[in-house]
Amino acid sequence: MSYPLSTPQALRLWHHVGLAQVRDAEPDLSTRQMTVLLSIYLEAPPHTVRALAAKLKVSKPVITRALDAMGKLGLVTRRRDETDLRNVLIQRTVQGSLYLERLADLVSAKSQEL
Amino acid sequence: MSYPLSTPQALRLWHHVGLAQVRDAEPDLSTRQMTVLLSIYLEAPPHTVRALAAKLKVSKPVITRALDAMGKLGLVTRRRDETDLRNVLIQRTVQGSLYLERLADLVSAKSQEL
DNA sequence: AAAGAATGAAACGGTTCCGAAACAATCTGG
DNA sequence: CCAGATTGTTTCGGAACCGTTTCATTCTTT
Repeated sequence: MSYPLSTPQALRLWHHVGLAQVRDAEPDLSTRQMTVLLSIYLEAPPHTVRALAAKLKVSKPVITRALDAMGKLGLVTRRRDETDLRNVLIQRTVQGSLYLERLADLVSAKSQEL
Repeated sequence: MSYPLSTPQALRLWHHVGLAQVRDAEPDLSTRQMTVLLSIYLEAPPHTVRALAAKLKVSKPVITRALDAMGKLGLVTRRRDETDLRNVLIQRTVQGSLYLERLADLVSAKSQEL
């Protein structure tokens, strides 16, 4: 359970997390990439390019390129859908899970220091 | 007052805020730019390029370019330091305040829906 | 079987960002 | 006053991202 954050607290939280990411020169994902990654890990599979594009209200190439970039970082993988070979199913990886776990720990920890 | 966020809550919060930003095609600031902006608005002036670069552990050109981009959006302005003309003092703007206020409201609102 | 729809990827040109180095302007200490 | 230090900016080549259009593959419908 958690009470809502006040607006100053919200900004401080964003600031602290941003500072940690910038200073550590993390493999910095753009807002779009991060949102794609979180969609994949937080919502129930299967995940396709088309469905993600619709959910984020962006074009399909945006998703394809985000998957390219994150695939190169080992955060997601792609596999063809056996039942419909047009589809590509996006899958999670151990590395992606660890990446988001670290982000979550960072946010959670900073939220305590407010 | 607020209790700390659990790690799943933290990820959901990040996800919701990211989704809102991506879908509305906001003038999307990079993580670095956002962190610079928050530093300017959350910490006590005066703010200089050098001090910001040191705080974020990035090079000075990174700060200069972030200020260029955000200046173009009207989120910050620059003024020369009268007492030492080498320095540039970064100043807040009404528009920048409103921008961060909207972000804070978004985060705060989403934090309630967990 | 053939035409059309659907899916994801690739191509293209333009913009933005990056790190490193070089630069102009200003201050400081001898 | 002048050599050196300091501050912020600019430049350079390279990389990443964007929006749009086009393409290859696969499915569906007739």
